Amino acid sequence: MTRLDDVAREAGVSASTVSRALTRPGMVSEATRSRVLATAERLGYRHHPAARALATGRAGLLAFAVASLANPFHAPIIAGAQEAAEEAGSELIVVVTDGSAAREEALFERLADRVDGFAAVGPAAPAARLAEAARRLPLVTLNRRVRGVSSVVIDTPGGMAGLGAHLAALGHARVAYLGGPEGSWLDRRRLRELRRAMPDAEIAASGPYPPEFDAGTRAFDAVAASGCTAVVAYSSTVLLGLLHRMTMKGLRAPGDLSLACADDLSAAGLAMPDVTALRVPGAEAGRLAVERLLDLARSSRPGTPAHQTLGVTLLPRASTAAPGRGAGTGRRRGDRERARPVE
Amino acid sequence: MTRLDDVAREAGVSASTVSRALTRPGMVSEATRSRVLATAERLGYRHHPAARALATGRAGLLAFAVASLANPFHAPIIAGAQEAAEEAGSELIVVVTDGSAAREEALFERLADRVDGFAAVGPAAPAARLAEAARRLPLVTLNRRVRGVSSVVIDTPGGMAGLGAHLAALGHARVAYLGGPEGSWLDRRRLRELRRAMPDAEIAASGPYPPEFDAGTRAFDAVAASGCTAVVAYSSTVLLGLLHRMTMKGLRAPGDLSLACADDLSAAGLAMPDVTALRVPGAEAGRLAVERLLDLARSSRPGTPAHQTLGVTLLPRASTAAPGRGAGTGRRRGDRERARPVE
DNA sequence: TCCTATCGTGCAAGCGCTTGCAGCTCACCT
DNA sequence: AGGTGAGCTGCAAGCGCTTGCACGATAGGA
Repeated sequence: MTRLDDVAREAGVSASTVSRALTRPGMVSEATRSRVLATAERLGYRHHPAARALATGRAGLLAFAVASLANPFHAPIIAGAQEAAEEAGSELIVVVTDGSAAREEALFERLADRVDGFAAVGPAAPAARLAEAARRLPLVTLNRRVRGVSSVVIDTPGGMAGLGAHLAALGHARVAYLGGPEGSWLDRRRLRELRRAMPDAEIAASGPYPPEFDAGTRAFDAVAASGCTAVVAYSSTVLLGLLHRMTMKGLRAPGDLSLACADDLSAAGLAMPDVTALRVPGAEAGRLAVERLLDLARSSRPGTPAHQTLGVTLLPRASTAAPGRGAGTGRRRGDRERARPVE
Repeated sequence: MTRLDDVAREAGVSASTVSRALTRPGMVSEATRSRVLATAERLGYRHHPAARALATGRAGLLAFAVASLANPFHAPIIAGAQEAAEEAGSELIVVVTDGSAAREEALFERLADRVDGFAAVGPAAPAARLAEAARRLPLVTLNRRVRGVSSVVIDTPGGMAGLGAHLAALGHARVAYLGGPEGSWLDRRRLRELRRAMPDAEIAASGPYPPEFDAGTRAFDAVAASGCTAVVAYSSTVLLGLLHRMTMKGLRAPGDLSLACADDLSAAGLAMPDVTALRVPGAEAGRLAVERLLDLARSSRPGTPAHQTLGVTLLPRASTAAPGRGAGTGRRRGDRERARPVE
């Protein structure tokens, strides 16, 4: 492996100059800089991360915690985070918490003095612990806001306003909400906002449902018994399961039941049936989280935590329509696009 | 942060002794060792990874490449890998290749002198490049075997023997195979083995299908047109989509079509309908890959590459039965469990 | 023309840990 | 009793990079 010295010797300068040419462009003359860069390039020089980490105190690593990798919702978030990290010359260590606060804290503990920052999607730990952790290490929470901790939140609760209005306008008065993991900061807010958006409707919340297909099939019975005319699910995977069970029973969307969900995975390359959903900027959220983390790491001074909120947009599709009254009667009122049964 | 010196001073020994007490238990006397350990514990000493990496030349990091995080098939594999890495005191850097050989090589290049080893699930790069990479850095391929590179393979092709026999015994003579990504080492072999296991049946292969729900819905038409009585999909996500579309059309499994897939995700905590599948030991594969990687890293000598194959077992479930002749006729021959239509 | 900023570069001291080597202390053997 | 080896421990030299400081050169002002 070529080292700094090799480049220095070859370019006829000292190692310090090479180091500066590579990282502090303004500190060396243009002439030497270009010569050094060319030499480095020619010799295929790559800095030794450990040596740099030892000298600077920065590891060039970031930790990124998610509850599960089996949930495709996280895929674009991680992809965005990874891209941002790569651009900044850092690597991402993705860790899985299984949604357990204990495991989350254990992982933080384990990684705290090995990485330059820690990001967590929907962390389960109590707010006080998170705030404490943030004092020790750059910390960013995604989809959860905690006093004293920088955060990036995809505003699906805010999206409930539009979605609720949409359903209300269609005439739905009884809506089922299929909720996410217990104690989810975001999920509580989604439900609250949905209720606020549909003050005249009855919202029957059930859950918690894990973000799995089968949870949706199980949810069907509760939904069917509730007499609701529309369903809002926090996860499209759950909704897919529900849709499947419905279809099994000979019911269709939107004829028999209107369907909507709070995350649109088609943006993640995961096409799914034509379901009304919220467009969630997952990749952007991941990217912003990493950028914030790097900001925090750069200015070792804690500073005031920044909270960012990413808006979502409603994607009205074929799975929602005015409440119907029986199987297979999806077609009504001439709106062909909207009334086409969902597959 | 407490350093080695702090512990040394506190314990009344030199830093070298502390270092040895911590990593080379046999080299210090029992008395000093326990004293040092207790002191380290009391002061909350944790070694500085960068310093250790610089001194030893080992980074304590492993790279793990997968094509996509949106594919839940990878979740247990990564989980197993992570667990093994954690036990060994290493961290895992999970990277996403999007199935592109170019990105794969770029990532390898980028990480090669930053990690102690590189594992790749179903790598897309040509065999020669992989062999070359293996000469440079400990490398393990999963679900692909390459001459000169250690590998761990989940033997789904082998599982096709049992699955084929199962279908043949039920009387299926026309079977559709829904194949995976183009150029997949494993997928080619699965198809070959399925054909070998059902020499008297006609196997209609189609694809490539990405591992997504919607790919399954698209696949339905091809399957329906083919006149097959059974479907074998490489991915359960694809099969889920197919099942959904079938149901939409009023068809049921196994009455109208028997269904089976090559990966069983219920082991990954992802319950899905009662589909005949192969139990795939994903977590074990991930774990073994990491252990092999660490072996290779320890014995800097390349040694002979080791190839491990993990067997799969057939999980016959309700989605396969003797070929039927019409919708809703799933119930036959008194086998209630087997004949229950799949939901 | 001499003095003083300014700019560019090199020197050398680390960053915290590991490890070859040397030295010391005993126990054991002859 | 002296010699010898084994068993522990400490010394010090790095691992490859960054960076404060000093120094020399150059340009500008007086």
